[in-house]
Amino acid sequence: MVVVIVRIGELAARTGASVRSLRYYEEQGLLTAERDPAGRRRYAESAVARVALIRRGFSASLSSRVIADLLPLLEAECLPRLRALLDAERERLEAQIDAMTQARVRLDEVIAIATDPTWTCDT
Amino acid sequence: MVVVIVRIGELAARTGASVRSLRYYEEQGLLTAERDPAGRRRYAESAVARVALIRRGFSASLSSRVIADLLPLLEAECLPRLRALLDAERERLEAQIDAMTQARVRLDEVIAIATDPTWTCDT
DNA sequence: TCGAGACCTCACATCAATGGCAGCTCCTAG
DNA sequence: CTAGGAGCTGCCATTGATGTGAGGTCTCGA
Repeated sequence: MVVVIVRIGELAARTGASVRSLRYYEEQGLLTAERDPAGRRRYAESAVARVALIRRGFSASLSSRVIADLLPLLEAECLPRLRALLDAERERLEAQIDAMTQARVRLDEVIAIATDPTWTCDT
Repeated sequence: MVVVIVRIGELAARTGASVRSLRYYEEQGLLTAERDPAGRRRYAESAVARVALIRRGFSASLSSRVIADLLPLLEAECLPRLRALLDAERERLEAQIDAMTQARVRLDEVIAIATDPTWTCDT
């Protein structure tokens, strides 16, 4: 039996996540909680580390869906699939960065057009 | 009086924008159309270039709001404010690219954690 | 015993461009 | 004359993490 101590407000305070977010993480299957007789969530101490991991995932631009896929692999220490998943995400992120870099190029083109002294509205 | 010829379907075909998008551009104040007696949009030839410009803006990650601010300045050839606006947008884009690049760094950290052979679930 | 505060669920709002559908009018070719 | 196609408006959906608020329950301290 896991030692169940932490209530949601305290978990929020200790992790920096909002209470709303913690409930959302649970809804998305990222975080589980037991309930006390009044129906309130009680978290194990380990939830603090888990939330930290979840937030680290979010700050790495992972979606809740991907994090949900990730966590079981992490717990099973299934390195090959973990690598595959993370590499795919890294590729997605790279593609997004490339897209934005391309957008920047196009923005520079717009700047060039707009600030070209020979430009007229009909161009 | 501007020569009014083009109908929305033709404008869509000639610009690559969907009919839906053209109506949206109008709704956002990016594009104007006269109406024939039956209420259908009739565009001037110059609309083709304008839509191209609008789409160029979108592909440069500008929002419809920014493009709406941009176009009058472009027509007024008000270079200083144009520059200010575009520079601000470029800065915003840079910030986003930086954020995503930072996310990539954090993703690499997650990869490092996840694939560290000494890692355990409690970490 | 009462009030405050922490918690619960449910549900809607956000941002933005676009897709898609329903129900309608209108024009034109056969 | 009629069918079909093009246009019209208006509305809902999408994506996703989070904010926010209503309305209710529970618990503890004064």
